[in-house]
Amino acid sequence: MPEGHSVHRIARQFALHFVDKPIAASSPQGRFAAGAAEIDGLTMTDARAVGKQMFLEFDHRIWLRVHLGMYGAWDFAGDITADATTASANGRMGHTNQRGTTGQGGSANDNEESLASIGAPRRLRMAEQERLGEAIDSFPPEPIGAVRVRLLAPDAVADLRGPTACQVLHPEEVQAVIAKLGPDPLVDDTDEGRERFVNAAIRKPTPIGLLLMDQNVVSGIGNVYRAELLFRARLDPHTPGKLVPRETLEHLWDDWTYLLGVGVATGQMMTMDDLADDDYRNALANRDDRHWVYHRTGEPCRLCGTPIVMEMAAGRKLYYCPADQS
DNA sequence: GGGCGATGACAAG
DNA sequence: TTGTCCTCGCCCA
Repeated sequence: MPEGHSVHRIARQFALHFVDKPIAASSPQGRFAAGAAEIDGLTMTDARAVGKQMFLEFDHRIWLRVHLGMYGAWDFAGDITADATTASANGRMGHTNQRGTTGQGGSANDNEESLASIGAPRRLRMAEQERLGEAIDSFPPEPIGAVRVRLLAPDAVADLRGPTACQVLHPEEVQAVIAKLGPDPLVDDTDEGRERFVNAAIRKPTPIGLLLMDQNVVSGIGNVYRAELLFRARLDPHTPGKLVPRETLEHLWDDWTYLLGVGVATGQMMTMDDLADDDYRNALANRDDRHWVYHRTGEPCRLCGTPIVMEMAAGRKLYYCPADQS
C-alpha cells in the first residue's frame, strides 16, 4: 500500500538506527530462511529508497531488496524514531523527533500516534500509515504474525511482513533494477529527472492516468497521488501522454516533487495544501477528508460541486472531477 | 466471526 | 483484462 513517501521514511528509519550496526537476520516465518542466512551477522552499510523499492546494503557487497506491495509492512521496536507530525502554522514540513527526546510533539489535535515520541522502547508499524504501538517489556520482542525476515540490531529490531518482494541481490543486480525504474525526485537530480519523465511520457498514446502509475515512467506514485496530482493539474486522466503539453508534464513532475517532499516530512499524504491553515490542519487530522478526489466517489467536487467520478483503469480505481478535469 | 477491499506488480491468455 | 501473490483492518452480522 505505501506510496513513495512511506518507503523513503522507512529507509530513513534504517539509516538512523541500523546502518553501521551488526545485524542478526532470521526468518521466523521460514519462507526467507536461505536469504536471511546470507546476510546474518553482517553489518548494514547503507539504506536507500528508490520509488516504492527499498535497498539495504550489508558489508558493502550484498543487498536486500524489499518491495512492500499492497499490504507489506515493517514493524520496528526498541531504539527507533517516531516522527512527529505537526501542522502548525510554521511547521507544515513537520520535524523529526530523535529517539529519547522528551517529545512534546505538537498541538493537541494532531495525530497523537504520530506525535508521541519514543521514550521507553515501543513498537512502531511503518506501512502506508505509521502507528505507534505498545511498549515492549523485553528486547527483542516476540515476532507478531507471519514475519518474513527479522533484522535485529543491538538495540533495535525490524520485522517485515507481507512483502511483494524480498530478495538478496548482488550490486549489479541492484543496478539493473534501479536502471529500469523511472526517476524519483528524491534520488534523481531535478532537471535531469524531469527531463527523463517528460521524455518517457510525451510520445505515448497511453493515458496520462496510467503513465503516472507506471514505475518505469516515474517512481513512487501510487493510486492516491495519481488521482490527486491529476486534479491539482486540472488534467483529464484519459488524455494521451502525447497530447499533454510539455509544460504540463513538467508541472506534474514539479508537483510530484513537492508532494513527495511534504509526504516524507510529515508521513501524511497531504495533497490539499493550498487551503487556509485551519482547514489544512483539520484536513490533516481527518483522514477521510483530506483529498481533492481520492476515495470521494459521488461526493461534490470541492471546487465546483460536480460529483466525483470513479472508474476502473487497469484494475485500479481512478477518481476525478469530470468538470474541472476536462 | 466471516467477507471484502486496499495507497502493487506481475504473469498469463 | 484476469488471476495470483499475501496480510490486515474494517464492516457487517
